[in-house]
Amino acid sequence: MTNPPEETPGRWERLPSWLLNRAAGHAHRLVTDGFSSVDGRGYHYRLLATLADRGPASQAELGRRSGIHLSDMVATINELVDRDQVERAADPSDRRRNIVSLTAAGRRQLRRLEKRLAETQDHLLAPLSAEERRRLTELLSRLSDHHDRRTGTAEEQ
Amino acid sequence: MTNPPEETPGRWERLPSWLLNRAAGHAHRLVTDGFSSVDGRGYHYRLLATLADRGPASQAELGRRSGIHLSDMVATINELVDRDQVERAADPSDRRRNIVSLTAAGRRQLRRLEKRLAETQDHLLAPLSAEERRRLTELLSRLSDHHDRRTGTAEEQ
DNA sequence: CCCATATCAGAACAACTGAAATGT
DNA sequence: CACATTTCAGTTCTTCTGATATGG
Repeated sequence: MTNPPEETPGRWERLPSWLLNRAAGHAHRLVTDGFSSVDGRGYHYRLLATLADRGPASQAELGRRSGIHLSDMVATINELVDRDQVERAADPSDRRRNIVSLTAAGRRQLRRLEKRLAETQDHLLAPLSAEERRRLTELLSRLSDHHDRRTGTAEEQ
Repeated sequence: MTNPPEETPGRWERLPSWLLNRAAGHAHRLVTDGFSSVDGRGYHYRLLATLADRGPASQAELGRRSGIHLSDMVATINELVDRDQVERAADPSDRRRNIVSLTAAGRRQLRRLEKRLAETQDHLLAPLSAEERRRLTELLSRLSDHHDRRTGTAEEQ
């Protein structure tokens, strides 16, 4: 034991950028653990939710809607097809396209993922009051929106 | 342009965990860009700041102080030695150890990195008022501390 | 000919794991 | 022998780049 009980904190430890990265790390771990407890992951949720909200579409279109990169789309859909949660069908009007759609099992899995995700938000925000949670969400929205607009995160390019 | 101007947002886009990850992504990008504009990176800053604050130490001890993993410590110190910003010297009292210390160039580089980092915080928080910045920092601190204490992030174990 | 689509291989990054060599 | 230190090799995770094949 080389350390005295009192640890000098790094001078970076109260920087907003550092706190943001640490909090996001915790959030990511909690979300990932929650999803994996029902054999899912973040991309599954985003894709299943996109299909439930906006209906079947080609992989390229789903990539645009969900923000999932096209090259990750392939693997994600493969995983969901393996679990019978989505179906790939040829588009008769354009033979380049696969039309991807939800199955009943996919809808059930989406409900499970939603449930886990809601629990996770609650664990994540456990130390904050309802009012503080609202404030945090609002401040983070403003930050994210501001920088999304300057660099383009989704449907610009 | 296949998209109508009005985009339906994903249902996950206002979740705290999502916003946290996006904001952290922006923060990370800004910090990385700022550091790389002076030929540095995050590990350089953490190591140089740790040396400036708490003096020379062995690599293992620096790993404990800075939170940098030991296997990443080696590469980080190599990079700083290449830039003449730190020195490695044998510890006469324990021949397993390298004692790492700051050079004058390392002190200058630390000042440059600090400056960039301060600018970056300002860019990151640009859309928020001073009071909002304080509130955000406070809320993030509470979140991070809470979860750090449950999982152990640095100097436990 | 140019563009869209689907697919695959791999890079970039930060954090981490495992193992080996050396010394206490 | 148990343990600490340094080092190297390699994995994981998400996001992104590039190339290719095919069809519109």
